[in-house]
Amino acid sequence: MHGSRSHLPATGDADALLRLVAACRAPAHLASLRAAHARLLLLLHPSHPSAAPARVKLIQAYAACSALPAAHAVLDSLCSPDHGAATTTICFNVLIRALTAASLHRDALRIFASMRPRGPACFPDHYTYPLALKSCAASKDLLLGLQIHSAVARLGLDANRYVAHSAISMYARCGFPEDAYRVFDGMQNRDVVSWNAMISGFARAGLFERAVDVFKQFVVLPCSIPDAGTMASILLAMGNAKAEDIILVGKAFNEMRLKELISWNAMLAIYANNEYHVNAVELFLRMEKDGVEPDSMTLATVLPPCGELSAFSVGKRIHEIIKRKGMLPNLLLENALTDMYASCGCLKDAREVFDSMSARDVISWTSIISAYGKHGHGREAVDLFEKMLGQGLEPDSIAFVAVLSACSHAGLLDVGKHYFDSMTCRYNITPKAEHYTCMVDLLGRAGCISEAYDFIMMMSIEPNERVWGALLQACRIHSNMDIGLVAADSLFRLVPEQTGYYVLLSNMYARAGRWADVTSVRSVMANKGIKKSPGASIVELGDRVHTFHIGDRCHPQSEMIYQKLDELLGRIRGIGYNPEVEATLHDVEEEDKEGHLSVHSEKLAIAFLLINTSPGTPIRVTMNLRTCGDCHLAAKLISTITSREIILKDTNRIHHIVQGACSCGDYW
DNA sequence: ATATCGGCGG
Repeated sequence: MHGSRSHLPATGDADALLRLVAACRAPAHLASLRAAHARLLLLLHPSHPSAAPARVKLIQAYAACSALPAAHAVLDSLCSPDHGAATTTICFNVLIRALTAASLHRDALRIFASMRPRGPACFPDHYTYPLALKSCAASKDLLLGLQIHSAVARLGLDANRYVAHSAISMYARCGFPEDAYRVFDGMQNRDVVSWNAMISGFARAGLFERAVDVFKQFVVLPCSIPDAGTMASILLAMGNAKAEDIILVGKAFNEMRLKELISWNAMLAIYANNEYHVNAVELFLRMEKDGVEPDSMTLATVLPPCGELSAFSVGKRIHEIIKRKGMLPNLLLENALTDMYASCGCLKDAREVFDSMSARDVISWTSIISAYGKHGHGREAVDLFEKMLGQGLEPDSIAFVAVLSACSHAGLLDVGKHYFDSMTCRYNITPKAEHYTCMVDLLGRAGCISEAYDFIMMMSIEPNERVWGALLQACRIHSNMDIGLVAADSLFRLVPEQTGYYVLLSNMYARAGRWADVTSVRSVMANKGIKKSPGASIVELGDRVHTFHIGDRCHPQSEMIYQKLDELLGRIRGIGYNPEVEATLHDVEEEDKEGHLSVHSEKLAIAFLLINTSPGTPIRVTMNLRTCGDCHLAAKLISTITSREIILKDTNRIHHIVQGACSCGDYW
């Protein structure tokens, strides 16, 4: 496509000119389009049978070239009586469609309103109303939406399913889901789009359970065929879903004969948003096997689960796919890659992605800051935060969480205090529970327990369990019984069923040698029927994820793993390993403390990877609890005797261990 | 010659 007139077809060939018009899809084609337009005017008399379709094509083409005024001008030229009213309406529809597609909803509604004065012959029709209602929905204009919907009813067009579907969406998006449901309920025969509209309507109005109910009603219908729209609609309602619902949606997805990319992406997102990380990664592998071409949404969705699982090799392969497909630069993907690498403990790769970016937003900076923070490199995190400020970017609430937690991981007490003050005073950000948790953790672990307690007392919001949990943790480290008991009381009041805190408390007693109290906490747990959440470690080997539990003997290689572990523990005893009996984070039986420590899931996972990977390969382990002191020490010594990097990610941070030294500097 | 529902980060 070129702008020069010499490339235009010879005069007289209207069809070729129309094909040329239809091929103009970008601003660069505008000159060609104008030239073709001029020729067509000369060639086609308004009464010519091709004149009307030509107008429609011209409006579409101008809109596609982002020349909306020109598109509008074509419409304005339609004043001659040679044009039928039908043509005029179609041209209006096409222009309005172009405006809604460009999210110019106010303009769309203005053009819509200007139809009537055109004369009694030019009515909006069943094509126009859905577009108008969509614009009402997008601009949350319930009043206009109601007017339009009642006009539609007066005209008897409300039986049209397109109209009904856009009305459902309009009412729901304007915050009136029950009115949306009335439209849905009154429909004579519903199709899949009707159901999708109602599902997403309830979801968008925040009525997640209603949305899931409608989904369930739909899939049990004898001849219902859910489609990509169904999957995309239900996704929003599955933020914090019940296991049975996730299984149900997964079943519907599996039964879909034709799986469009959006369906795959939605299913991935449902798994990812519900911490079904393994399912998400496995689904992605299935996509690869089935030859489904991923798009940037697919990859941006599956990268966080890769990070969560420390599935470095899959994550790295996704990075290769992104590069091969020429998807970069793309902020969403680059930010996701930074996070994924950081979460896998590959700070260097995370930094490389970050450095290679051609544009960075606050989220990019937050990602790299929290990457350094989680690895215990507080100074670097703080430097990056300052650099971000230097670039004129305004930190938001989450950016402050990143820098404050970096300070707390590294024990940068004064810097953390400074940022907390600057957040509230300079940036007028109201601290949330996360910020308070960082500060209590920072103060508490630095030994300022009573200051941390005072901090909680001065909070402007009700302290939640994480805030008290941070204080209890600090009290355990510094053996502060008095405040520790206050924290424990508050915790048991807030979340009596949360097991981790009982363990923390019993640990605190254990550290102080108060074994009677340890026993009484345990009996409270036993009386309440509380079961500790089992410690589990996961590792990636090839494309498979392996899970280990404490004392696990289910793994096919179990025999070898225990042999290896025995050998390792024997060797590190010789260089200073002495099981930390007091730090019995996950054990149950007191009499067998050392035995239990030696089979903590992270140790099994490390032994498993040592057996199955070649010398020099880094060992990556992700666990669902905080790593205990004993395992931390063992991992450091094992890294020494085997000359392996060990990257241990727990729920709180990342321990990057090289030759016996951990990035956390043993402050954790 | 034209339309309805639908995915979103740190």
